[in-house]
Amino acid sequence: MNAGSEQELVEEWRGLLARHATVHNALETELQAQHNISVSEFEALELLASSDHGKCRGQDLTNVVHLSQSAASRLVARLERGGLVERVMCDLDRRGIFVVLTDEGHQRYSDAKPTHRSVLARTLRGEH
Amino acid sequence: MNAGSEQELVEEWRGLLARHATVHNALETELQAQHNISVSEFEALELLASSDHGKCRGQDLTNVVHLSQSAASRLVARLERGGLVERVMCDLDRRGIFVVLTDEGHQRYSDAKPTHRSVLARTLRGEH
DNA sequence: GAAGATTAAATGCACTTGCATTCGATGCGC
DNA sequence: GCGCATCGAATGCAAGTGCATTTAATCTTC
Repeated sequence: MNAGSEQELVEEWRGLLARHATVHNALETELQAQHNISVSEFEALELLASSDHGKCRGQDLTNVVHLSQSAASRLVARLERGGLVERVMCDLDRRGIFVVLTDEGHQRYSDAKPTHRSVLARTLRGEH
Repeated sequence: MNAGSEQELVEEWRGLLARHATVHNALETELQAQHNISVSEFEALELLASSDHGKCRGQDLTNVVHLSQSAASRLVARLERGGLVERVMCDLDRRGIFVVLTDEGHQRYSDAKPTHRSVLARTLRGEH
């Protein structure tokens, strides 16, 4: 399906762009206003919250947030500065780190989650 | 359709994010490497190329590029610096401006278009 | 027609981003 | 075990972004 004449491809891409912008902007605005976290930060917290012991490798985080490695590194730094996360050395491979959710981080995620879901429900309606 | 339990909504959003990132990154990389323009710049050129006389209001541009007003203003400034576009005063409403495509701008758009389409064809395949 | 509200665009500023590089730690070949 | 490629993460830096504000023009109300 979705074979795609050139025109169809372009229209699909424009739809994707518009949809992405709508949802992303709404999420950014509400998460920022109500919980003081960005979309990327929320994504990171969500990964951690769903991980065993609220802990994951730096790389796993990079893979999830759709950011460059350096941006992901700084994202972790911000979260750490905000007390939502801690970096701990990884003994098995001492190049790497574990990022672990703090209690406060878990709390903030739990608080933000309903907001996140409600924005999705509001903005992600209709045809795909 | 697409009623959406919470879980379904989240999955749809993640799919949208992933899809957007894939296509956007590929477009950015190839347009930059082969034609030295960004995705936003291409979008602006495309709007202009499809407009009457290759000319449109600053605002129309802002609406299309999914950027803030200030970012759109600077986008036009970059395009102008690069010689792809010119800003001309709008006599009917002298607050506003017209952005007009130069010959070189039209050429660059024509050159970049096949690249753009081919990236879409390559990356926008499969389920929506 | 003048005063105040509104609009289009530009700009100062702080922050985020990606690229390239760096630094240390692992792994591999020999 | 030694050197060299590779890998995970952090960082310097230039560039792009959004927010808030500014400037100038237009519209509204009286």
